Amino acid sequence: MAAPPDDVVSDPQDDLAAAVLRPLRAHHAFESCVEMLATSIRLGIYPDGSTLPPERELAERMGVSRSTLREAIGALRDAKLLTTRRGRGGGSVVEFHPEEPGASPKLQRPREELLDALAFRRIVEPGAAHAAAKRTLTGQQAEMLRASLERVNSAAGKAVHRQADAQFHLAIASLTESPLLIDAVTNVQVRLHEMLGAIPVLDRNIDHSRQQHDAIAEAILAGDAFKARRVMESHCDDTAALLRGLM
Amino acid sequence: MAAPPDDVVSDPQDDLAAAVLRPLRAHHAFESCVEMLATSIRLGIYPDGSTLPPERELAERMGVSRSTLREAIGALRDAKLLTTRRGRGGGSVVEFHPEEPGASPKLQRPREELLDALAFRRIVEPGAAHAAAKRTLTGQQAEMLRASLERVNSAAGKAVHRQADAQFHLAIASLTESPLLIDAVTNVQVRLHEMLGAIPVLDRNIDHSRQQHDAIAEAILAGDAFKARRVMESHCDDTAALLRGLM
DNA sequence: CCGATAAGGTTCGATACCAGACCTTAAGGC
DNA sequence: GCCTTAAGGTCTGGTATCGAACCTTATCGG
Repeated sequence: MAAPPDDVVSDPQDDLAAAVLRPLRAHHAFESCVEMLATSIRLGIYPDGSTLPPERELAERMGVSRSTLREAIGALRDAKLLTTRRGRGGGSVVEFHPEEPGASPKLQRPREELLDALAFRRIVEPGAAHAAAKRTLTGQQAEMLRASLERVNSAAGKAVHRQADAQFHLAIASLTESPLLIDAVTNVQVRLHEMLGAIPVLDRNIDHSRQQHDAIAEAILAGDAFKARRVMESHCDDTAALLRGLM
Repeated sequence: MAAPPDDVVSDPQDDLAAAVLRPLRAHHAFESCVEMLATSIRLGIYPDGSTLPPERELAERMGVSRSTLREAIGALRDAKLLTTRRGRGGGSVVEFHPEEPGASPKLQRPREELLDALAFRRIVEPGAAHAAAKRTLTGQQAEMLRASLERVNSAAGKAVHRQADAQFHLAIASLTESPLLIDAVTNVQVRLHEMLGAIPVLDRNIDHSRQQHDAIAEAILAGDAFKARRVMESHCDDTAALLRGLM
């Protein structure tokens, strides 16, 4: 506004403007593309040894031209995250072992952004659990949830467990079939996955979280929306406490 | 191989991929720019007669080049939403009267997207109310909330009320100081505002909603997080019921 | 009345991205 | 063993956007 230095602090109206006029166009499409693919691989959505979808399909899904997508894939190839073979039956094959011993990659986002993600998660994930439990699930959906749970519980190794954990939470969100909610949970899980990779997690924490996962899945399958939400809230609180303490 | 032809229907893994590999790059920057500014004006964040921030500042806030921003402003000028004056003290002056009699603009988004927004809102806005109530508000924040409430209650005319309503909800979100949450509420309110503009709202509905607003603000100011959440949930449910019935 | 200043208006080259056509390689099917 | 097909690889022209400098207009202060 005419912003004379009259106010000591900001005009409330300005705050609203800042809220609505958020920045669009996240950096370059190329970079976001690399990040998105790398995330998918690290989350184990495309596990080691699997083949990515064909370039033309990926490009369309990500709303990006094939040239841009190819540059991104090239970058991942340079980063040794995948290899590419030509010809029919070819494609980009993932080469990523989530073993990384004490790698402890540095946090790449500012701490406050991560704390924000934890607070936001505390709202959306319990909401997702609640919504998922209220739906009547198809057999296939129930099956997917059980499979996700099974994968978390049988995960050997912390890195693998971390992947399976993220996928379990994404699975719950996808049960709601709400694009906005799925998007919110995805965002949050990406940041969470990064945070969990940067701190030491004890076996005791994992056991505790497994019990909570069991209870959450059970409540969702039983259609007990309130219980699903309550347990998910505890689960988020516990993880957040762990992270806030160790970051 | 991750993709053996065993799937009769879609592989659950595919659903997760679809979740993480969401489309980036919302169409053209120019269009999003026009939409964002038009929304700000229609929401009354820049009320009739006020001047927009200088182009250079706006461009930076929206993460867009000045040329693109100027094209957007030009489009709004063509749409008679503002006029522009040159020279010092000049700028783009909003010319928008939220009176529009029975205009009832058509819904521009697919119905299912709007229903999704209602479902998502039912999760994030109660969460925002809860989080806002848990915070210790500064005097200025409390003041802003009271002012927003006052503006809703004193709004003359339905269109003006609709603006003030959106701003009240945005104000609550901004109290949380959580960027992710603010963003979520903003998204939801934009869609909601559009929906409410497309249906006839009765005075009775407005009265009812005013009572709920009072209760919400009171609970937040009193620090009663659970009550704030409960009332906001009812509020969202009631609005959603109204909309689902009339759309 | 006149300079400083704060705005909008204009121009231009660089570049990221897109859309599509086309080429090359390697499996599979007949 | 050929032909189809499903993949990746390459090329090209077009366009949106950026960015940064520069011009023009109008107000304000002395």
